[in-house]
Amino acid sequence: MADMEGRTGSGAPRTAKGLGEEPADRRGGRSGGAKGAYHHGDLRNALIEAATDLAREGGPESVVLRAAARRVGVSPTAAYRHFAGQAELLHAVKELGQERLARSMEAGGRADSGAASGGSPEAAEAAEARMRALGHGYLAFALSEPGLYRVAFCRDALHPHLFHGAADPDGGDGSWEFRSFEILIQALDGLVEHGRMPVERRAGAEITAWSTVHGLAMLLLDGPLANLSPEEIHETAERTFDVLIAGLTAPPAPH
Amino acid sequence: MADMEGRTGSGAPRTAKGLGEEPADRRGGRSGGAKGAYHHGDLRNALIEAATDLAREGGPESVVLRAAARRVGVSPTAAYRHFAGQAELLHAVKELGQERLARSMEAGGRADSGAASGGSPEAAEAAEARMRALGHGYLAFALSEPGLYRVAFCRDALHPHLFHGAADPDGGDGSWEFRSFEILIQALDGLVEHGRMPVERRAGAEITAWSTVHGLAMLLLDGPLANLSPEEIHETAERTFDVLIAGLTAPPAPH
DNA sequence: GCGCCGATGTTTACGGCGTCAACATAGACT
DNA sequence: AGTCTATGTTGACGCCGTAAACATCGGCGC
Repeated sequence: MADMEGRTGSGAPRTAKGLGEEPADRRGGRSGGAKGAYHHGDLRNALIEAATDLAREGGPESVVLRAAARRVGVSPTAAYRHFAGQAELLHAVKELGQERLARSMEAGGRADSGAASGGSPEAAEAAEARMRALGHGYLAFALSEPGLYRVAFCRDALHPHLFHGAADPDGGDGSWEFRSFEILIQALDGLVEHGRMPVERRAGAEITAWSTVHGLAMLLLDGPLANLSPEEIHETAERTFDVLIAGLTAPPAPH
Repeated sequence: MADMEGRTGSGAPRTAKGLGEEPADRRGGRSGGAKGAYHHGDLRNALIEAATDLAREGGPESVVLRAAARRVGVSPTAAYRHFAGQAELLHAVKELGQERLARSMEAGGRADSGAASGGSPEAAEAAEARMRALGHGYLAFALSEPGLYRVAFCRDALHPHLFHGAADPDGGDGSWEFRSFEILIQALDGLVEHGRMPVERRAGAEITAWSTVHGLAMLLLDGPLANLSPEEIHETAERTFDVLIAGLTAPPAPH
């Protein structure tokens, strides 16, 4: 008499239909719409989707294995056939969140970046505009999907370090997981390439830029800057980007 | 037969002695070292202390009410006489962490800031040095007490917004909780006052500065920049501060 | 065509967590 | 002294993550 959750007594597993996604046709079997599906068809993705919704609603601490299973209509332990444990499920949501973030950046940063290759003033201007657009895309995601964003950056028991040596941008060997970081790197390279930013400031600049916008997002979500009006937020972001870009493009330190 | 934790069967509550802190002499009664203390003497502080240790060891998700009670040697529900629930206990630890952070900043930032009031170059230099020192004090705390730092900035169910309108620095009415923020504000005012930073850049500057250093700390702890060597960390911090200060002190935007 | 096998799900169970209600005790106050 | 109230304990409930044992179904070899 433990548990007593919303299970129907019938042992027959119920497929959660109507999710509106391609069932991926699991290794060749049964593509059609035969309703009384055998086991489930494609748990794992269903669990990830449910867990993602949970994350959206309440952040990392809400992505609960049992709740996800409940939503899919499956027993709690069924998840263990597809994930080693709750941490792995959370990690899957995290990766999904990272991808959404990168997409939001690119969506916000699709400002006409294709242009002259030289150091023409227009190209320099465009490179700077792209930086700003990336920042706005980043913030837009963090603010519109706070739960997912928090999951995307929550502590991860699995891979404690998310990419190997992010400090040295010698060459992207594709080993790190954050596409958003690569996008940022390219934008910074663009700033240098088009003469908008001195090379002396390039080293470590991705860290500075990311720190700034990530910190701003965090302060806006959880921190002291919660409950700002949208206008205040926009103005704050704009001013922060002003300072960041002014710092990045300032002449080399006269030290 | 539930629970079955490490309790001794004896109903007598055991005082957790030897904590090495003044017992505050709870409202006049029994100051001495009478060993067989009646109720406890000063739970609440004992619980906060235990919870703080938990936080140090494992961050916000480790500050668990039952574990804190167990460490103090008291039944789990005893905590409810002093806290409305786990959230309130966590909040207490959070405030404690904020205070430690502020102290670390001041310790790091005790660079000879008392000096000429005018716009003398030395004063300007000192103001900038103080900014850097504050940043290093901040990072030093975050890196030396990662668990406490994370608690200090974790989401808080109690006061979702930690101070009222941090956006407008019209006048510190003492209503917000972050002493660290006030410290930063004063340092920025110092930069302006001594002519190191144009007034046009002052508005919102505290947000930019805090975002930068907070984001950096987060990326160093949980994020992509974990597992950097101390030298790399120092160099990264230095370069980040370079850019931040260059941005803050840059001439007004020629927009 | 049939029976076994492995992949996938279910049941049951355990300990830990937060929290509530009921009970106990010991200082404080009259 | 006798009572009142603050403080702490016991017990219980439902949630959580997870493990072991059991059930079921589809595919593959015969």
